[in-house]
Amino acid sequence: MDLPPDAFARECASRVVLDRIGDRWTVLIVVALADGAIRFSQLRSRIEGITPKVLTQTLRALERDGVVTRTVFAEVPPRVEYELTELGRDLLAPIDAIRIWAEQHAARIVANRGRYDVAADRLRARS
Amino acid sequence: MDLPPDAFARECASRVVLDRIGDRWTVLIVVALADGAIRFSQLRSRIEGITPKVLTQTLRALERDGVVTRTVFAEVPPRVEYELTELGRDLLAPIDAIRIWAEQHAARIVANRGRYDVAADRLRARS
DNA sequence: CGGAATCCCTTAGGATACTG
DNA sequence: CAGTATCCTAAGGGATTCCG
Repeated sequence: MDLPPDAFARECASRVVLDRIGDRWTVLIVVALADGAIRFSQLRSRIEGITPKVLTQTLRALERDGVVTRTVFAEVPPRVEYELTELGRDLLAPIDAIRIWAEQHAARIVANRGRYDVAADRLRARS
Repeated sequence: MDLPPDAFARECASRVVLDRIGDRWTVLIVVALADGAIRFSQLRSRIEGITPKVLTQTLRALERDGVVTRTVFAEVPPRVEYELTELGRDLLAPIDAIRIWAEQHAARIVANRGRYDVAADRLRARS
């Protein structure tokens, strides 16, 4: 199977990889790692609303993919740091572009939603 | 509330918008719309594995956000076309960058996963 | 053709509590 | 500090059928 990669194809590897982006926390975590190594609890407090369990899960998946590294320091109290690999840094650029897009257009999108919902309500009222 | 937008903040609008990206199909749909207007059934066949229900759902959400337009032609048989708005085209660039990243690095990531799983198995066997 | 309507089920992920 | 361990439900999404 040396076909050109096609994310639209169900079984294509790139599709499998895309599924990882399509999770609620990956984008935020990768962006949070943009500035270099960071500890578990720092991540946790930076990303509002994430629970330790889900943070661990997502970090493990990212580590498995080779996007982040996990380094345990034999100290007490324990310290664990996460850092983007080169692969992860390659991913950072497009992901951060999305974050920026979201922040730039958020207000407009929320407004769009409001207008859409009002219009939908009107339609329903007429039927 | 005119704070700078911060995707890490739970209640920030940009976080809400990011949640839309964090769904399995949005990325593929937006990419599929890259080349201009396209019909429902074309989308459906282009994106392997999506069911009509989910395609409709996701398209409606995108329409609500003002990312795509939906145009119904009064013909028989009916024809409905979807197209990116300007907002959608702005989103396309970063999203497509992610698709390209995925296609470029898919093989490596799959290999990483394999290695990780083997290592994890070894660790479990020792305990 | 382009959906809407149902039914159903897996599972991501939230809350909470505990541990090396 | 950096996680596990449980428990649990909200909902994303699949399969199927029907409609204008």
